[in-house]
Amino acid sequence: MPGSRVPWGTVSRERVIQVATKRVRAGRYEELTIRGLASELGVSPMSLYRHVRSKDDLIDEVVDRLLARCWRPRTASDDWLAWVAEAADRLRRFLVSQPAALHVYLRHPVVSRAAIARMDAMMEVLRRALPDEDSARRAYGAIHSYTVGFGVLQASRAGWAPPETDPDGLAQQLAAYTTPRQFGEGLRYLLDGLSPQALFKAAEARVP
Amino acid sequence: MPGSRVPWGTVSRERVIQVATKRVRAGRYEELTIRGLASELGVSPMSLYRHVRSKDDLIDEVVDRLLARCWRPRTASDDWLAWVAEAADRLRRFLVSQPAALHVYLRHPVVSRAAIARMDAMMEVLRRALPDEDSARRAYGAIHSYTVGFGVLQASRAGWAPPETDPDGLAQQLAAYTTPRQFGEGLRYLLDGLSPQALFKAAEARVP
DNA sequence: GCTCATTCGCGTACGTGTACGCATGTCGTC
DNA sequence: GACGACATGCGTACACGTACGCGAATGAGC
Repeated sequence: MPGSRVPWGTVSRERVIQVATKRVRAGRYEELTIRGLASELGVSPMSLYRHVRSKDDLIDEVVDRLLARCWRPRTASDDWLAWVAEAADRLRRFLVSQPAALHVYLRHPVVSRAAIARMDAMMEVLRRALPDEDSARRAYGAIHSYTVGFGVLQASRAGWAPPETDPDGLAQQLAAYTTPRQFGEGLRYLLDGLSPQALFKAAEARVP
Repeated sequence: MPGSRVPWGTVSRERVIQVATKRVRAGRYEELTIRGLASELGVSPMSLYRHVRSKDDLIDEVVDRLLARCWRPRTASDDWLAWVAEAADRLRRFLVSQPAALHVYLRHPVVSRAAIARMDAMMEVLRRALPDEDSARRAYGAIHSYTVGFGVLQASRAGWAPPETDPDGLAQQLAAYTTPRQFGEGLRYLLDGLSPQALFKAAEARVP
């Protein structure tokens, strides 16, 4: 019976992404495997490749869907400092809680739908707060770098056991600067650095 | 002839690290392979594991050696702002130019000899500039996060071809905030945010 | 020199992502 | 229907990192 082939159309890009997303949301990213997905879908491993360019391509898609659900701040956007702080913190939490997201952000610039929507929204806010387009872009770049950088460091520290010998409690020392509180304080330094320009814009608005 | 075994002591941790380091310095990190190293050393792949815990362990060691050669600023450390800026930029360049380094910094906190030496040196400078130990640690954390984050983004953008369709020249937009110039400007925002505390310390020094 | 514990090189084997190509299913055109 | 173009499922095969355990070389204590 060589004809033990599954009916036509059993698998589709959408099905693959759904199953993968379910696993990642359940925190099973580390054990996400092409062979595993295939067996859950009841097809042969190589069949997935008709619908997904590669495992990384698949993960990109999964992460886009997860990001779409969680990036948007609840804070009103007329308080730009608060809005930006919340948006940054949401991305940080996302990176720390989802290893898959980390993987994606580290492999290439993220230009998925949700990531672009998020960038557009933040640029919008920054444009209203800062004197010109160029300042807004610089600010965005700085904030984004800091956020991703912090997320990476915090995530790499989580689930990491310090080497057997820990002279000077070095692990504690490192731990001390990758707490969420630390994130907020560092971000404040950044935003403080940006604020003078925002004040300038506010002043300019009064004297047109 | 089952006795086609290589003489005793042909391979050592040092040899393995040397060969691997040579390859990485030659920009051949992507094709760095246990089997490849073994064949260059003339031994069987599994022999390496007597001297190296894992491939990642090996890469940690290689990256430590490369970092040791390049982290130290040339600027005199009595101009703390300039010293810190150069130190940060050196780490950024290292991360961008050496994918292996990126790999290590993303996998776990880096506590190798060179990394600790670098941290100690920077903490020294920050302690002299800022009012107390706590401020220094916060500053270090913020600077480090920003630097690693920027390095990650810049590296991921390098060697990346934007998707076939590039609406609104989005690639350019992204490119605009991952230039070395941008790094410096963002860092300045951060240091500006820190400076008030430094000024406070300077004032305090005059009125003991 | 003998014995025994330790170190070292290696053969085998497993699970991973995925390139390649065959065979089968589906659909558009006559 | 018949036939050709294409889409899809899958079997085979490769290179990768590395767990496990065997046998040989080395060194320590007598």
